[in-house]
Amino acid sequence: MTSVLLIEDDPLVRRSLELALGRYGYTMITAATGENGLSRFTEEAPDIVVLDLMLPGIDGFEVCRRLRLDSQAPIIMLTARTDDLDVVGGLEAGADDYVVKPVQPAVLDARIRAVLRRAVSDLDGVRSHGSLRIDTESLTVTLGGAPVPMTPTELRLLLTLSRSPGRVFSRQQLLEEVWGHGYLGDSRLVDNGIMRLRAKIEDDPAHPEYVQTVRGFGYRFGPV
Amino acid sequence: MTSVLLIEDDPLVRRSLELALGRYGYTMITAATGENGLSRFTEEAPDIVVLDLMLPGIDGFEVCRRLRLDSQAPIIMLTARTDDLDVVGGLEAGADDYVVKPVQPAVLDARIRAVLRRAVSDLDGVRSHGSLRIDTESLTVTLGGAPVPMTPTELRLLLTLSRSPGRVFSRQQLLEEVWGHGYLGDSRLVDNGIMRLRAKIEDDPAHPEYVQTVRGFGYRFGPV
DNA sequence: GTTCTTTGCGACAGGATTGTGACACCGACG
DNA sequence: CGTCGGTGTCACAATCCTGTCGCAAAGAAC
Repeated sequence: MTSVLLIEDDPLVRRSLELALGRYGYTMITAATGENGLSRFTEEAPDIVVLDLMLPGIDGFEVCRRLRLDSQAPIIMLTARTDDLDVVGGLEAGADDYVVKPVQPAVLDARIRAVLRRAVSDLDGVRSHGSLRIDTESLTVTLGGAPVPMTPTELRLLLTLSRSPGRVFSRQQLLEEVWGHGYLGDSRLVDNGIMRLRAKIEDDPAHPEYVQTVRGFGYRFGPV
Repeated sequence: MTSVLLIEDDPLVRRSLELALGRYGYTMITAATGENGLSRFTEEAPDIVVLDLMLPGIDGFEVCRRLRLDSQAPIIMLTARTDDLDVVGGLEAGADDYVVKPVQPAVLDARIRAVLRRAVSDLDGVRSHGSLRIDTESLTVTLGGAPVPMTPTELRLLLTLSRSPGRVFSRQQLLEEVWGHGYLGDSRLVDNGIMRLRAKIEDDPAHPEYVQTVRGFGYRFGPV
């Protein structure tokens, strides 16, 4: 049984989502404020959090950030506007997905399943993105079923990037995490590593599908 | 119905995991101290033990060791940090898996299933991979029907690797699990052990079928 | 369009990692 | 006491990887 913590201040929305998701078989825990949500979270250890952006007191972004401080639990943001900034901010704050209000329960259910599936497949040590499959236990990478031989650095790079799909890593961060030592000058080293990685997993390295360049900042794994 | 003995001193964590795992359909037995845990274990004979590392009185390692004295029940360690030392120590003490706190119930559920699955597959005592056959009860190895004489170290190495086919073991892990003592310098020892093992079970040691090298990381048993 | 910055990519030499043989040590056993 | 199988250590070569340089290409700024 999957438990969902719903943090939403509007009593009407809260109640209706509680009932609807309950009908989908989720165990519902609700909170009307960010503070209450955070404390319910530590008490109940839910499997997933559905979080409204607009909250009295500490807002959704902040709640998201605090949850992320000591938990990897999946978070789905509820946002009222179609404002892209909210979405970006939400994902930046550590949300795994977002849904625009008003939301149909069936949509939310689908998103919850999708996010949980992703989280669980991470547990089994397998990360799938398109036709790329990364097994973190056997340290094997397959592309459309065909195994891709990887060198240690390429593999560490891919593992690091794919651990947080969508997140932008600066060259400095990648140097720290993949190469380990505090390199000073040569961030071209990272570019080179990325290139070698792309050569192996990208069909068309000029238009990479998995490892994106974020000019001026660094690199990012996965779509948008 | 699967019964889980949860040994955890923090009342909040204990209670929340008890509720959450209960929702997953496990019968929960809880204990707040190592002593209590040990006695509950003999009383209730749970299918699996989830054990916090930090306990007042006798700590998790010690509890683990005592459980192992007269039981093969799977043990999952809860450890607060990503501290590798804890992990190694835990596995050394006989734990089957470890999970880092704070833990999502879904994660713990997945681990419990995985460990139980493994435990069941260990029961039959025979592991077959291609023409290689490992009998974990009589401790005999046959290759295409012909018995292969193994030295103790080679056998421990093969048993350790084949217990988790596909998983990559670092040299350090193999030193801990196979050689047991905390060797400092020579990881070439592992390479040598692998070589000797390969010489016995591989047709063409230059292109091994069973024991693969994962450059930069370690070794792995079984097909890619 | 021009210029400047940033990134992609090939090449290469030095270096790290691993496979393998040789050898000494050690305990078991006769 | 001598032998012998098993094991830990060392040395060395082969192989594969990696860091760096240089230049081309692409993108951003103006």
